[in-house]
Amino acid sequence: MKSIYRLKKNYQYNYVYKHADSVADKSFVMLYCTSHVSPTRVGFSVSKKFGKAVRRNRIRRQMKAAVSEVMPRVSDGYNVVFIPRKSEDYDFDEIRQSVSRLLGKAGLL
RNA sequence: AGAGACAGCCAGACGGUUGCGUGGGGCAACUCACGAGGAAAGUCCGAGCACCACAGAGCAAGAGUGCAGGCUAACGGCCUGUGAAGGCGACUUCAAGGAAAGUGCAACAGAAAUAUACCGCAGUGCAAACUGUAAGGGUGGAAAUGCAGGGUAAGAGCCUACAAACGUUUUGGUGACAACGCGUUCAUGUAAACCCCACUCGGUGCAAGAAAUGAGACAAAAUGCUUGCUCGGCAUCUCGACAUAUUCGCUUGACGCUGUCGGUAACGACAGUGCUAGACAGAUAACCGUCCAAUACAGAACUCGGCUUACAGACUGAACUCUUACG
RNA sequence: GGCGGCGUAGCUUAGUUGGUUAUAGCGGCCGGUUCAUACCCGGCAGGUCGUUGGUUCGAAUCCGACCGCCGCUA
Repeated sequence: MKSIYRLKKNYQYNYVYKHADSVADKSFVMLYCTSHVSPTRVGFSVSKKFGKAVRRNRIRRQMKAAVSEVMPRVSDGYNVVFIPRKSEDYDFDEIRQSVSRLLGKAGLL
């Protein structure tokens, strides 16, 4: 995933948290809002309750891989944040399905 | 054969497709190289580096260390020894200075807790009691060193042998200390209670700090320089808040590997050889195949040396100890 | 990344210059009072003092190592 498609700054995350609509299923919460910058940017937030650094990194990397697969089909002009909500291990297929379902539900595909 | 003890190493490998970070090449498309750990962790110590003056002087306060010798840039680390404790043994463990410098504390029990005589024992006495004593009883973590013999009215290091503790001559050892001899029995424990002695320690930390851009406010005297006081010194236009998140610091270092030599060892010297992450919302992933007994603990954030803690499984070495069997 | 603090009964806590059996309130249970309920009165239970080693005759308390939680620092 190229760096222009990523959310970078703390204030960007805070903006999304304040102004976003949300959709969710039992695996993820997805926050999204419109942006004046043209390409859609995506961020990930994995809190400490999911475990130690190795486990959190693994969840984040799997999410990034799943999102970058669908990225070419996503429409421009949004900021998006994904937050996991399950405490058990994730299966990659499950993440992939979840991600496209949530993006579809929000109308970004 | 079984059960142990010691030292050390590894931490999945190879291949394919699609992706990520850094660097090089290229106008570009693209391509090449490299890309987490033994603990990267906890942040318990020691340093480098940066700023405060070049890190200073004195007094106080505070903190740490505590057998000896050595190693190291340094250390609270490591090595080799000493002593003590544990183990049949190989071997392991230990915050291991000072209690005759002083102060404090020692509940309950017990006659008595730093001091003593309750029951006893012996003598005197009709008795009450007085005197001597510390064997025996009982309390306690701790009660005038233990035990045997002599001795005695009964007893007692009062005397003797063996042991214990302390002091000390000589000898050995760089030293901690050890051995032998002599003397003494000097009334407990606690210093991870205060304290004493010896030694060490200036503070803050890469969000250190340096450079750059944009837009401001205030205004001439004290302020700042990160434990207190005194002294000394330095900076002077100053200030705090805001935005940018750009560049440097940022990875070649008390570095790794191999060999030879010195040393019991930690380690050192010399020679050769190698370059091995450097991000800034933060790079290792996704999907497969083969091998395998199996993949544990776990993810760099300025850098090193240690310590501590977590950890599946596999392997190696010297042939070290004990038990059993056979020869 | 750096620094500091706190863990005691179901909840909130006292005890933290070592000493006998660890304190109180709320809550819980039992009994009394009332025709009945509440208030009220009396009693009872409930604790590996976060875990684990050490110092000491003796540790919630002193020391070390871990675990968890909270806060400060841009």
